[in-house]
Amino acid sequence: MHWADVIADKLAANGSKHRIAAGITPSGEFHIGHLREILTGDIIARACRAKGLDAELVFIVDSSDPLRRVYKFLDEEYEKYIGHRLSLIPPPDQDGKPDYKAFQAGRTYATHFLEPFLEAINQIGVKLTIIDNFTSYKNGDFYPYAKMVCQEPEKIRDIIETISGRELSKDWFPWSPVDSKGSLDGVVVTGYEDPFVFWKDSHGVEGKSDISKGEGKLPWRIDWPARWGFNNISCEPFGKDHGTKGGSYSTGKVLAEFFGHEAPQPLTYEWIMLKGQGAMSSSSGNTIGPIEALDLVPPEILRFLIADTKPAKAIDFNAGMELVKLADSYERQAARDFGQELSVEGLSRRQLVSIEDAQQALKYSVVNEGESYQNAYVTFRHLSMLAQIKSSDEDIWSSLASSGSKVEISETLKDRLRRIRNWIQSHHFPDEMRIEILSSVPELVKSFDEQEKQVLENLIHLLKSADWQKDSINAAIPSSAKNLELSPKIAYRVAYICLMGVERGPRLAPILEQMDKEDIITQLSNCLSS
RNA sequence: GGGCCUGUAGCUUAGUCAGGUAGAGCGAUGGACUCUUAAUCCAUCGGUCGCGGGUUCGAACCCCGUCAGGCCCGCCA
Repeated sequence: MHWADVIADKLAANGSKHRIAAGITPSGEFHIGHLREILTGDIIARACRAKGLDAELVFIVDSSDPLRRVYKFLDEEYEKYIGHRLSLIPPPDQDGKPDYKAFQAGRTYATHFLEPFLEAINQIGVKLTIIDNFTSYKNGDFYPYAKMVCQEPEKIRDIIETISGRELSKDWFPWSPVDSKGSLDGVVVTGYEDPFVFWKDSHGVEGKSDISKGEGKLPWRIDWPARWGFNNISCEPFGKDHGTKGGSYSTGKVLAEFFGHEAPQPLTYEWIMLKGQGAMSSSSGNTIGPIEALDLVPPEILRFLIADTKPAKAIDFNAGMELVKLADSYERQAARDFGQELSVEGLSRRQLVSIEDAQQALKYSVVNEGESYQNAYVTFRHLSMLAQIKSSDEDIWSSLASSGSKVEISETLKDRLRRIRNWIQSHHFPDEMRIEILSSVPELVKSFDEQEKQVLENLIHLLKSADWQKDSINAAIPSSAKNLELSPKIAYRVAYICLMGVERGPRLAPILEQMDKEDIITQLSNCLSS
């Protein structure tokens, strides 16, 4: 069974109404790692709906989290905002300096990073309800829970220390008040009398914080289980950092009981690594943004990456060869005839399961829920080659049509070509996919035997006298071998090695037609005389 | 120190939760198409399922141990 259906079944056993949560702190540029959080939740929600459950995905934006440090992409000026909540500080401008003007116009640090991500999510077909955590604090949604923990701080401390195995400092208190300058850092709690937490800050100032009005926040390990309560969360996927034993889910589960509700159905997922460069991280700049990715890949393929990979499996991704593999694998799956495969007699249980899982993964990859997936009948690899050879889209369509394949020139396909053109122009496009005519003699030429040298000589001769247009070029290549009563195969091999350094390649004639005749003859001659 | 994940064909992997003859893609090799769209089609080759033990009529799968790689245990999806 597909992983999302397994979870959906578990949820179905507990009731028919479900809220699935995703939560992210908008502390910097979002990247496709964050997409796994959202898409995992979205796919579960879709699986639930497919089973007739009433399921909704909510995205809880951790806008009340403080700025932890001055990240690489921020100017030193942000130093003064460390410890301040992300909803209350200005967004960075292009140089990473605080943009006070935008801030006055209502744009915050949190919304600055959130908006483009929401745009990407929308393009990917994810429907969700946004819950701004900072607003929840201000509205007093957290108040009943904050009150409970503030009344019994020792009990809460004991739960966290016992389960996580780490010792909390003696100043620890289950509420972080805002200090006189707006920071949550370095404030010592001196007392509690509902609804006020009394404090003394690092500047020596004393004050009180109203926990019913969000004048501060709960520490993460308490915040999480508390929000499960008033947001009615019944399922939440999270990264492996939270899932580890003694981690925040472990303590959250016990604290949820303390609050009087059940912890949501968990699902721990692995991280997305940037191939060869470790985990993605906004602070190190080691990222591919969702918008950037969508410039290169159609949304259904991005969905497929998550839908087709079991959550426990780490994903090694990049926008080069990994993307080629991913897109081609999607195309191959979409071309399968599942009805026919399932009708085969005597399938083992395993074969059956794998066919069904592949089918489900495709179903969950469709951008608009409920629609059926489209088969483009042409691989990314192939299209990217055509895009390099032909400058006009029309030439590509007629070329595809003349090949007699089942290709339909659909909007999907046009859209795909547009993205592929972006991709070819980007630095992500892998060198090994680039079509390039050589101007130096490649190593492989040395492997030529007498026959091949003869063919090469003949080819040069024929090309010299040919009209420089694709039909005559196209005729010259096989003739160079046929004249010697050899297989045309040899001629193609020779031509590809001399001109591109590889044994096989795309149709040569249209490419050569656009090159200078003399250059080609020179290159071939150099190969012959080497 | 505690914990999690991963290890299956040259490469990428499915299958491990519910034990029942190990599947696929890429690559390779051979062939077809009166010869090439890195195309398509057909066929072939290729696996001591990291290693050792146990449970079982039967183990890639369950249990114990072990090795290797990655990761988590302040924050991070």
